[in-house]
This record gives sequence, C-alpha cells and structure tokens, in this order.
Amino acid sequence: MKIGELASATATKVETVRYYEKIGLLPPPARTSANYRAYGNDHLARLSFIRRARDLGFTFEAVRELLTLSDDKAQSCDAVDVIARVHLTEIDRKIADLSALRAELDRTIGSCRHGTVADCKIIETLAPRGKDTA
Amino acid sequence: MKIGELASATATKVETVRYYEKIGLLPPPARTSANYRAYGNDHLARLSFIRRARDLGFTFEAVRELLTLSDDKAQSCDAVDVIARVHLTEIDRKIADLSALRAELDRTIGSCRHGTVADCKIIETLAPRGKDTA
DNA sequence: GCTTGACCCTGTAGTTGCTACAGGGTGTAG
DNA sequence: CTACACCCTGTAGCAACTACAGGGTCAAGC
Repeated sequence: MKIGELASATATKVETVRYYEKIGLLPPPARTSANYRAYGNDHLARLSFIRRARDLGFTFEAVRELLTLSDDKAQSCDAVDVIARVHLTEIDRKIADLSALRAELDRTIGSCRHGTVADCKIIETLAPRGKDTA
Repeated sequence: MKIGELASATATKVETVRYYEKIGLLPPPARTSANYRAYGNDHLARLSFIRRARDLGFTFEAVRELLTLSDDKAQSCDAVDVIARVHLTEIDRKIADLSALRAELDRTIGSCRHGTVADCKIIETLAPRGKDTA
C-alpha cells in the first residue's frame, strides 16, 4: 500500500502520516525501489487505532501509552482503564469550563440594548473600568 | 508603571505582555532612560480588556475586532453583538462535540471487564479489527 | 563603594498537532 | 513521449503563548 492509499483508507492526510512516522507514532515502513513507502495491514491497523484515539481526544502522550499497553496482550487491562478514566475527567472539566463561560457570555449578550458602542454592555463587561481603552 | 507591575496587576506574565506588544495588540509604551517600558492607565485598561476577552475564549482575531469597535464610541453596538453571538455558537458546538465524545468514552469504559489486554473492550473499541496493532 | 539580587532588555526556540509549501523524483495512461 | 498524478525530503507556518540565553539596571545592605 502506498502512502496515499493508507491515508485515504484512514481519512488522514499524507503529510500527517509522514508526521506520525517522524514523531515515532507509526513505525517506518519498507521502501520500494523508487523509495516510496510501502505499508502493510499492520500499519493500517495501527494508524486506524491512532486516528480513533485522537478522535476521542486522547493526546499523543496517551495514545503512545495505549499503544504500548495494547502490545502486551497478557497484561491486565486496568492500566488502560485508568488512562481512559483520567481522560474522561479532563473532558468533564473542559465541559464544565465551557458551560460556565457560555453562561457568562449569554448573560453579557442578553444585556445588549443595541445602542451605540459608548453604552454597550458587552464592551463594558470586557473593560470594567469603562474608560479610554486605547 | 513597569512591565512587572502591569503584568501582576492583570494576572499576566511579563513575557505575555511583551508578546502582545509584538503582535500589535498592545501599543508600544514610552521608555525610561534605562530603556524600560513605562506604562500608563490606558495600557492597564487595554490589557485588562484583552485578558477579560481571552478569558471568555475570544480569539485574538475577535479581540482585535472588539478593540477596534470599542474605540469608536458613536458606532452602533450591533457589530459587537454579532461577534459575541458567533462566539457563543462556537462554544455551543464545542460543548456538543465534547458531550458526544464523553458519552462514547463513558460507554467504552463501562464495557471494561478488567481482564487482560487481550480481552480489553477499550482497546477493541480503538482498534476495530482487533488484530495485531504493532 | 561594592556586591547581591530582583528586576528589566532582546532574541530565539520550544510547545501541540498538524498543514502547506518548495523543489525535486517516479510511474503510468494516452 | 509527454502530461499528470503521485511520491520524496526538508523547512516554515498556524494559535497563543512559554522558556530560556545572555546580557543591562537599580536599590539596598554591609
């Protein structure tokens, strides 16, 4: 499989595949006589894994750990569970942060009376001292 | 006011203040004879504004627009309202994305039977074809 | 009067996770 | 045999900072 085929099979860009190889996430494949990268099914599986994990928001650091863990089939699954749970906690925190932010922004917008900028509550909210901001 | 004072007054790092100046968000201040930056209250107000807006998740692009708009006090406030509403929509989309992701991750974790990695549902979810991933 | 230490200066490189060139080589279809 | 799609390496760019390296300045204490 050439890099373009691998990329389209995993909805990844060619540059991204090469990037993953560069940072050591994807092992370097064999090369053809023309120096083209030649991938096998193991690469396809690994790249699919990486993409899925990235889609679920895992960082590279976490993906790397998951890959290492997934290579040792006899090991307990608990370490995998821990990584996933830590990640879940992070997501919950992000959602909470965004929700708080959303509420504040919504309140700010709600106070807009559509007058001139001089009376704008949104601007006032941003610059509490309402003086010259330039 | 020296840069350190301005920074601590706005809970910003000194490097960040200099960075804002470099990218043109904060106008260059006067200098003392020792070439130290000397800030006034106008700088303090503008930096406060920037920080507030950044805390609310506005991008630099948006902050720049808001600053430009806030300088023209006679203008209608509607443009400000539009920027804020667009931003609110983006936040809603992010929250929705994260919530969907959270649900999927939660489901994945919920299926963990704490056996060995070979049977791990989390790993299986990530690598749908369950074969060799290395 | 001299040293210590906190602060300031510029400039550059690193972070995360890619993306987009520039400037080439290769392979195949018409 | 000539287009044209694909491949190669290497570097620079994006957001929005952060962290040095290698220096200069200033006030206080001995």
